[in-house]
Amino acid sequence: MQRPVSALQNRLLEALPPGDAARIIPHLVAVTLERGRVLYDPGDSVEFVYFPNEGVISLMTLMESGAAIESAIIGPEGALGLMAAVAPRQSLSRAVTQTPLRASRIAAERLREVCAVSPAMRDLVDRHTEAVYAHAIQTVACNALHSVEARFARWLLSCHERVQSSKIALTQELLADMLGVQRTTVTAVARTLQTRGLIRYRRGVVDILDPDGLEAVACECYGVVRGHYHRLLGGTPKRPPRPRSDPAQR
Amino acid sequence: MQRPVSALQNRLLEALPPGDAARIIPHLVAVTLERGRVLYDPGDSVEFVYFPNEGVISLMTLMESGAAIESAIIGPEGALGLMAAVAPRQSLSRAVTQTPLRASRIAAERLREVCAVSPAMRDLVDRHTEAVYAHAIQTVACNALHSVEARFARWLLSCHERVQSSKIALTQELLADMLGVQRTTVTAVARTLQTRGLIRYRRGVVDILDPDGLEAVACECYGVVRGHYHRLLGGTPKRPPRPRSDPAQR
DNA sequence: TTCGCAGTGTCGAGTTGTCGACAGTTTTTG
DNA sequence: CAAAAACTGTCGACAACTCGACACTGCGAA
Repeated sequence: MQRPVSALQNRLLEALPPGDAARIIPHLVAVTLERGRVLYDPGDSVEFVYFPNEGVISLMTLMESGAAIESAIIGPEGALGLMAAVAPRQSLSRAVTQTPLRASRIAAERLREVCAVSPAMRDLVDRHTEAVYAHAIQTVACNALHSVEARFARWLLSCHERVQSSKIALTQELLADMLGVQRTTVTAVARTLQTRGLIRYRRGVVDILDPDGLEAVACECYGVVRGHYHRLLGGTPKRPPRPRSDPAQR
Repeated sequence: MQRPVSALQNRLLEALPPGDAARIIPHLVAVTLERGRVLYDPGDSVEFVYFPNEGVISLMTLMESGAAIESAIIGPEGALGLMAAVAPRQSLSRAVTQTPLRASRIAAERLREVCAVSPAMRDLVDRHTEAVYAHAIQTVACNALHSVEARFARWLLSCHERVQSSKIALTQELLADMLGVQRTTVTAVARTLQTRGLIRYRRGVVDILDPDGLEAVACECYGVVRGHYHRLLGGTPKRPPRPRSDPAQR
């Protein structure tokens, strides 16, 4: 098991005042999850809150047809299930790991105890909720207006900034589901991005070759959502501060 | 000025315990707004909370291009700006009246005083936030998957259940903006719905002739969002609450 | 009344993405 | 090692929607 200090690689936890952090950290448990793990389905009661250290969790709206469309994502800048830190809640989405995930987990019940006594904690939860909401309403417009190519690029960038590597394990089939389009469409788009030298795609692995070039292809939504997170979750600078020299845990 | 008792035509206010209602009602001011009024734009600080008695307010995500896509709507079952009842907030959307609106207005500052002392009030705000969020993530999927015809029908029904009349003042141009499609597409769809006898469209006025028929054309999203509001805002549940199930762990 | 105009109807070329099918290639599994 | 599974590439017919253009029609204002 990892040492609790690793939990602080989560920007939400880093933003907590020391007193609250002290209440939470002892209860954190480090977990490592493989890609594709379903953490919650709609209607599930949220028993645990996950603070990712590295990796991406997709929030997907399930339709009767079985389609699952991504509405927002959770990474090291946020937490999964945080609304349950105020009162018991049911999940509204399917939450599934899109990449291998390192995270710290805590019982929602424990967080509720902290929230009950700490206005700062409570305020952080509210601002996080608002950031996720902002993410969702931007995606509403994105899905209505933007081309598959732009949304594809946006997704890659969002994922890329939440993992260390430039390589992302991802099948075109899965991505097609999340974007709500056909796999053949994804194939075609991936092809053109590859010939332009922006990415390299090989059997379930995308390699981001040119993030800046991708950003030019992506829609404004990428930057807009990023801006909301920065505004609402405290003035953390654009790149995570890197003072601690990563004492090779795990 | 109307008597405050009219405020209770709002289902959110009706759900308040008497003590909290007594703190709020004296500060409510009845307002009547024409259609097309912009109440908030993104970045505006939310000074007033509106509790609609009748009518619809659209929440629209603004894009750089000037496009404005509807992400959720607020009617007599909810409130506009309620997130500001906890702490000062900026609007994330453009909020605009889609129909003539009767509402009760109160300074967000007053509500913050009530929230500070009333857990019930605070809990109501949280559940409302979650209902609006559920609305938004359903719309994400809807915009990705469903035809213009289905979304059109869904919109009409959502609007219809929030106003008294079967007639809705609405130009095709405005609706096209909200759905994020061309006006010519809306014209074509409106035409087919009219020939099928579901609606009657005449110069800026839609008449809902056959709500049940419309519901058959609309996508599942209409019913899903409705269900969330019933569940979260404690309103009249459509079906008896289902027995708790599966502590089974995934 | 007449004019102006907002709102609607329609057309057609063009683009994007759907949908089913199937072939080829790499990885996994027995 | 062989077989199966998973993943990607490609094709073609088709449907949905875009985008620009223009004509028509009530309605309100001068």
